[in-house]
Amino acid sequence: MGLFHRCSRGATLRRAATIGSDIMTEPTAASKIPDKPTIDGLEDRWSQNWETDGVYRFNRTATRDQVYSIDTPPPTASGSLHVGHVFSYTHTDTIARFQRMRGLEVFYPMGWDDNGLPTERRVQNYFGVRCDPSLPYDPDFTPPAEPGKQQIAISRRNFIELCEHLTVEDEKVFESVWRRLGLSVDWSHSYQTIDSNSRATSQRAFLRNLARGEAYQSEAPTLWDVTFRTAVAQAELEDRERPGAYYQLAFHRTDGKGDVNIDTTRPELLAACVALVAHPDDERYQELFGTTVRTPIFDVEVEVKAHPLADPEKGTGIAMVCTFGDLTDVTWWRELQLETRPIIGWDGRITSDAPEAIVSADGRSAYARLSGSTVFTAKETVVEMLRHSGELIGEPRPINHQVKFFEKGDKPLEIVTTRQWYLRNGGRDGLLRDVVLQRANEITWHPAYMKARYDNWVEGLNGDWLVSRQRFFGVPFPLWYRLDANSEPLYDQPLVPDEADLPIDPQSECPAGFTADQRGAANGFIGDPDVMDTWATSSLTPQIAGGWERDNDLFERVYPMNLRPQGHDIIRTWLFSTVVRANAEFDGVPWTDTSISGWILDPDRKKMSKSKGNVVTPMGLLEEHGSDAVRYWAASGRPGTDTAFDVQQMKVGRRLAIKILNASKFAISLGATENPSAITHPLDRALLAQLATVVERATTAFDNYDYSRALEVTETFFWAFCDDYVEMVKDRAYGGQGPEGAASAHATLAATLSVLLRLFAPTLPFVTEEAWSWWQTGSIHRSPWPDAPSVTAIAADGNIALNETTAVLLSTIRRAKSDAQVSMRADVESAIITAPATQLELVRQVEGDLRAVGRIANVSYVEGESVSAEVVLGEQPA
RNA sequence: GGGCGAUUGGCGCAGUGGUAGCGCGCUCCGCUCACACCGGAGAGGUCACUGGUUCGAACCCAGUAUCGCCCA
Repeated sequence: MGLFHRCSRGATLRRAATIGSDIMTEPTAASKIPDKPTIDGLEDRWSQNWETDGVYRFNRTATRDQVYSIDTPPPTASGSLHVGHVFSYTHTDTIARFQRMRGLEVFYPMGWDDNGLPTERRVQNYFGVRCDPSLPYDPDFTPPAEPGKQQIAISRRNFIELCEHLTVEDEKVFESVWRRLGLSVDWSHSYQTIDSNSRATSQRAFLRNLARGEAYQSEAPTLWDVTFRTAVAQAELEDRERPGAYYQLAFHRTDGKGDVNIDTTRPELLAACVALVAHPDDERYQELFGTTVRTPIFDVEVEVKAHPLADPEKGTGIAMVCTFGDLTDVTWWRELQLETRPIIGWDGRITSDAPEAIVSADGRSAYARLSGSTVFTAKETVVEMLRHSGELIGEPRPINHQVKFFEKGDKPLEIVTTRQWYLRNGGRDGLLRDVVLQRANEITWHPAYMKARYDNWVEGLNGDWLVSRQRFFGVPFPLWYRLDANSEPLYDQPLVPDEADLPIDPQSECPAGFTADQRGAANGFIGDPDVMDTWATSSLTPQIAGGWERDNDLFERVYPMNLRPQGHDIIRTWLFSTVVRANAEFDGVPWTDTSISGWILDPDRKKMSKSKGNVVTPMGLLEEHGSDAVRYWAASGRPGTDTAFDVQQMKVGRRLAIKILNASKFAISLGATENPSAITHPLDRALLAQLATVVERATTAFDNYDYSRALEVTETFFWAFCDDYVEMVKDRAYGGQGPEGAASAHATLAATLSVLLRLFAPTLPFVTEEAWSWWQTGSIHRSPWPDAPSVTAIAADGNIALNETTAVLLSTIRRAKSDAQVSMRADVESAIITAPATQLELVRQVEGDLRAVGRIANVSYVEGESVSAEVVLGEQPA
């Protein structure tokens, strides 16, 4: 069934309506509605139609003030979509659909985050390969059909090709899930965080940072993951509790006055010891400050220093400083200007060369025993040597302590001194920090309290943003370094490409003025070997999707964007870094609003996780319950609130979706006809008056990004409409009370159904589109959002209180029948209705509807304080 | 240790000063000509705890407990 058919039939229908003919005599309209409406199959049919008709295509002639732009989170392509994605992306889609219906041109792109470690890992596992950058490119390489036990070593370029190949496949699967879910994305605006535009954008932004002095390199102690062999940024850290032990070591005073005992959890770093340190106010060590001691085993002379970070309560109150055991060591090293004696290499093993400070033969042979071993083995060896020499005091005392890990790693981080690139983010500069804090106030947060996470994070920054990573699959730094006559790189004079040439790969391309054969040669050049932190690229998603410096015409229509939807777990990373980059480049915020969604919890109130065996695949869920049903569940979760995974809610959503189809069918079959001037009956006007308040509340809710409230108020009204109004109006709509009453009913049914379908449309796009197509033209998703004042206008003098009153009377009549255990169709002999005078007058006017729905023979009225009824049932057939 | 959030009938939730609500589930009833993936009726809660403010507190304030998340 194509669009043109729908259009032409719809047009016929509407023409028929305006000349006032009875819709029931219009055979074409009736034939469009299935006898048994079903929600099954709607997803495929409508998502195809939407694509064909371009319903969600961004109209780029719209100017910025006519646009609503969304900085969609690009899901990690190498993972799998899970229920949490369905949940939060539905939230955003309801907002997108609402804004579109309000008449804004919605810019709603989709990206795939296929840049970085997760993709590397997936490719390794999927193909059974590993990257060895020293290998040459093999153009004929094809991965084995099944990954073998031994990983095959391949070149970096081969590895990257596999990454690109696999992510494209993954992304197709993702897109089909999103289409099935009904996201109103414009698929012609999609991007990958590793595609050439993203790489160019990322490199361009970096070069601009560099030119402005916001990017700088530094040779400094860096948190280092020995498994991945890469530097790690503050935002990627997490503390984990690990068992450890305090070892007490004897240092020997050089003044011959005995030993100084210190406690340490890392005896394996003894060879890297550069000082002892105690608190300046610590009475016990006053006389030691400024003196020297000799280290056990290695026999190196180190000074005893005072520093306030030494904790008198911890162990003996005096600690050894090593380069480097933890971040406190780094602080002491820097502030006390200590020597550097690193002993841990990039692979996490003890380096082969002993620090020069170790000069004694015993010391050097002790070091030789450690050389090449892991920190774990080195610890055992050192402890054994200490025992042997009698310099271990007492026994180790086991403890549990917090150890820093890379969030994706499984070995404790070490600290290694390396040359790295940093971006200024306020971590070292109070002025910039204040600016970045202020930016958060220029963004409206939904919910508002989520801003506290941002503030806390920024206030707790302890350094600039480390952006270089020693990995393979990522955006390379667009830099080369000149080599001097000895082939040593001159890092302080990086060679940069022309922006017009971006993206570039410094490993395969040459800087201007050089030739390929000068790579690595004396007086030649080398490319920067590192790639950027994935957040360095992700922090530019508004620029990437919006076409910054690629399509400036587009960029001016969509930037700064309206909305950044995202999870609360990545406020410190994605949200923060995006603000930092926009502040640097544009001196402004990247969006006006941000909506923070919650987690999906499993029934045990724990975060949903695969390891718990409760994985539910999104596609399976959508197929089982129907997309609208799943969306209903998602939209029931309040903004920012963690929500339980609840199949029950999906079943409720499914029933609602089916009910909407049935109610629409019935309303149309009753003769729903758009004809506002025919609405004269008090019951109809009262219904519409109430509907106007529903429109008002739903609109306000959506304006405040509260999709769940909007759904709730709509749904509540819808059930009352079905159960009370439609039941009461049946007789009149069938013509039981004359043509004028029927026309009023028909017009009211049409007006109400039209509004209700549109109110539901953002949440339940499939059923509403289906029902809409039965009697309207065009897509409901491009039809105007209902307007409360115009509903109020057709409600005229409608009295909302009448709805309350009739609801009470209906309930009373039904209760009488229910108590008597008879059918709702049972006859009522008489009903005596009591109500205040003002209501009584209204009730009299709807008596016809009441008698019909209740099958009441005689109605009489009594004036009273509150609304009630005395019901006498008629004779029941045996 | 700091921050944020939550605590309301069996379950999931709404309710920011005026006599406790919704949905699911449960019980009973009704095959009513849109829908049995339906309709009707009903049972079920001292709103985590302790103080305080107030004529009046689920709601405001202080504190406690438990749970969750984030950060040290």
